[in-house]
Amino acid sequence: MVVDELTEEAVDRLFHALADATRRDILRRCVRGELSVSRLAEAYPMSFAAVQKHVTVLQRAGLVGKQRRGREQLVRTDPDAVARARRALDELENAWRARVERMSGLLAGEEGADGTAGPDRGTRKGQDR
Amino acid sequence: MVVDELTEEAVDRLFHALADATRRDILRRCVRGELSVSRLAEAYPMSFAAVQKHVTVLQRAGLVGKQRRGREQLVRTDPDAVARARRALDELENAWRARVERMSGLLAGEEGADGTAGPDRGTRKGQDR
DNA sequence: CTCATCTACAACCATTTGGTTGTACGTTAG
DNA sequence: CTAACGTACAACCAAATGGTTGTAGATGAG
Repeated sequence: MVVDELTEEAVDRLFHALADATRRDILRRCVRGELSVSRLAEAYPMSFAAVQKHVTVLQRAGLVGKQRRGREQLVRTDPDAVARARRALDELENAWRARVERMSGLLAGEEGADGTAGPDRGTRKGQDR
Repeated sequence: MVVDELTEEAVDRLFHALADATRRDILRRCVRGELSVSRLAEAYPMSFAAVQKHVTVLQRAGLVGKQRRGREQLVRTDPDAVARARRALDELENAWRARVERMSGLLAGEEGADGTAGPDRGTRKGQDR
């Protein structure tokens, strides 16, 4: 189990990688892990090197991995990638839910609960994953 | 209703806005909508103008809104903000699930798959800017 | 072996980002 | 009214982004 720490920097890289249409498209195409970087590059109106850079960004964000096959480098989207992004959103959401509740708590006179924002996340329902 | 289309550009702005620790922190703080920009600015080791710019980025991404109160401008995180980000992730995920299934479909001889990757969209009152 | 491919990486350039300061404007307090 | 506050916005700057070309190292095909 990936007790993925998800540091702030990791979240930065994650969202930054997702903030580009070309990179999102690469993610869509590489679920099956059958495309080499040069095959991929054929699909976009930019140079091979540019696509290579995009793949590097995705890789450093942990969204794809590469595997050698002969002289090609096959790119594969990490199946858990979206889960990680979703988790980052959950944590944001939890943080602000906790903030609201702490405020309400103060107003209601509750004090037993220390600032423990022990947000048991997962209370999200639509998780069809 | 002009369904809040979530264009590629909108997704770019969304994820780009989320890809910065300061901006994510602003989101966390502004759920209650009680903080003015200058109050906010006190919390960070940067100038007022810098924070102002961050707020603008968040606003253009549809993540926060501003409301005047006297001479202050109160910043409030849009409660549905995370939902929209989550939806962007869902669409990414759906797109590649569809891709996998189309592949499997070909192999299995199934024909039901129509490449429709654009399912129902939640109807968020599309006001932006 | 030789050649064509695929990849990696450096150097370079234009634009954007994230930050600064400075100035101007509207609003509230005295 | 005047002064202080909160905001908006322009001008400027360093660094990062996203793209280019060019060069060089592996690997597979003939």
